[in-house]
Amino acid sequence: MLNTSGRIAAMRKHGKTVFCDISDSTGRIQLFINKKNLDDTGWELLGKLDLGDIIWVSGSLFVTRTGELSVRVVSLVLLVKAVRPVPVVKTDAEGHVHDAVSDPDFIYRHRALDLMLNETSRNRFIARSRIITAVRSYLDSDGFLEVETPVLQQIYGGAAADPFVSHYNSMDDQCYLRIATELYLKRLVTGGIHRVYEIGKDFRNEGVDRTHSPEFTQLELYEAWTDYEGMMSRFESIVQAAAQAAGVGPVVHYAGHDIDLTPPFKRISFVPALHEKSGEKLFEWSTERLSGLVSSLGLGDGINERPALLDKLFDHYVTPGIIQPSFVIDYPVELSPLAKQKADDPGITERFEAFIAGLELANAFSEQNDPVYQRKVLEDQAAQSQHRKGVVDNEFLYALEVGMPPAGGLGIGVDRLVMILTGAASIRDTILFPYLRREQ
RNA sequence: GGGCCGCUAGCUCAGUUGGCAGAGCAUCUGACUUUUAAUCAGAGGGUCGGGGGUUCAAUCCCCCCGCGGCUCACCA
Repeated sequence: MLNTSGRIAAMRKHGKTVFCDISDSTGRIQLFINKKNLDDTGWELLGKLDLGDIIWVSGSLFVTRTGELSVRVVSLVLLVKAVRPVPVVKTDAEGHVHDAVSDPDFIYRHRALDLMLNETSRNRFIARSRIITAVRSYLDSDGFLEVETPVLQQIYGGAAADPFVSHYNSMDDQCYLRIATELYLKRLVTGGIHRVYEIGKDFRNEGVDRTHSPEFTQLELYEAWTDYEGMMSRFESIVQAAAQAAGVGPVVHYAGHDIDLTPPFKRISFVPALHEKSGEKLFEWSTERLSGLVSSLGLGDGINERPALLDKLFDHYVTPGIIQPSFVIDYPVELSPLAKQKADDPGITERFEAFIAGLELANAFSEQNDPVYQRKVLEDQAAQSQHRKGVVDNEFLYALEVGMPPAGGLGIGVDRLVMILTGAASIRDTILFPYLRREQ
């Protein structure tokens, strides 16, 4: 005799015999319900049950003549009535799913139904959780300390993005939701936490598309006594651990490509790749000429900042073709204000961005720890900024001035990693409750 | 923000050169004691995203709006 409960997923009535499938997070089992095994109350209740109702049953296990493990029900209790109709999804003998709830608007707004009915979605979020657990486990076992830094910040930084602005009533103070954790985590490296990481939400006040969400989960890690080469190894290891946790790899199929996650990943040098793919020596062009090209390619008008132009052209010519896991290295210094320059070429930084399937998954560099140089870069940047004229994070610079050990830093877009590993076409499919416009 | 596409029953979708709104599943009634997309017979179910316009007549054509998707722009 056993007791179990679950949500009614299917019901096949045959007069005085009824087959009913119930499911919970541990699985699905068939109930064999026969009038002769139930009292009248139970039998009467059975007639009123709908798909989606949650019931409790007791009975004995047996195998039907078609070989299916079932519960011969002797007692039946309604635990929860589904007062709103639950859509019916059926899977036929060939495994084809019929009437799957697929309207994206419906799925994002009614995630409860999506998870209840769509196995793909349910499995994706389970995989996401396991991926994050595996990444934590990898870092923890290698001596990294997980920390939490402020989400509410008086000075935001660590990335070039517009913030969400808020207001703290009690102190009558304007504050911002963080756009990155970088500048706080580096203070911890100075403080002697030489292996440190945070997994958390960053918020960027920008448009939404297939690969961007206004709130997204980022892993940032910092490690003293290493550099961007060390971060490449970390990235490769993290991808390995994540893929294993997701139950995929070493080759994953994504967006029509077979992607081999086996390290080492390819390295692509920024300027040569840009020159090769564009067929022009763009890096030697004047800013005015670059601006004209960007404009004529329809990539944006009126842009006259050299870093932005180069970045845009790189994204246009090179990025889409990077399918296999690759590190783009040797970024021009103008694109990388927080990165350390190469000893033998101050125009190039010790930095990489990691790409898979044309998606930017990570950004990393040997951290700039020269306080004089860093202050100059940030102050110059602040002087040019329209929104934050003259605002510099002096506490961050103070930490550099005290002396930050040489360190590598790595930021990984967790949602995008989950996309690749779970075959999600949109970042929204990896976020349980993506931001949607209000319903009228 | 621009362009394109979509919005019809609880779910998935048809549909009409503009003429009473359709199917499958779900729901309700009935039949059926080993089924598994159960089957069979019958029934109910709609502001055709919202508003305006054209028309004898609009779910369909036109305009405005809403929501969503793709895409471009924005995006260290």
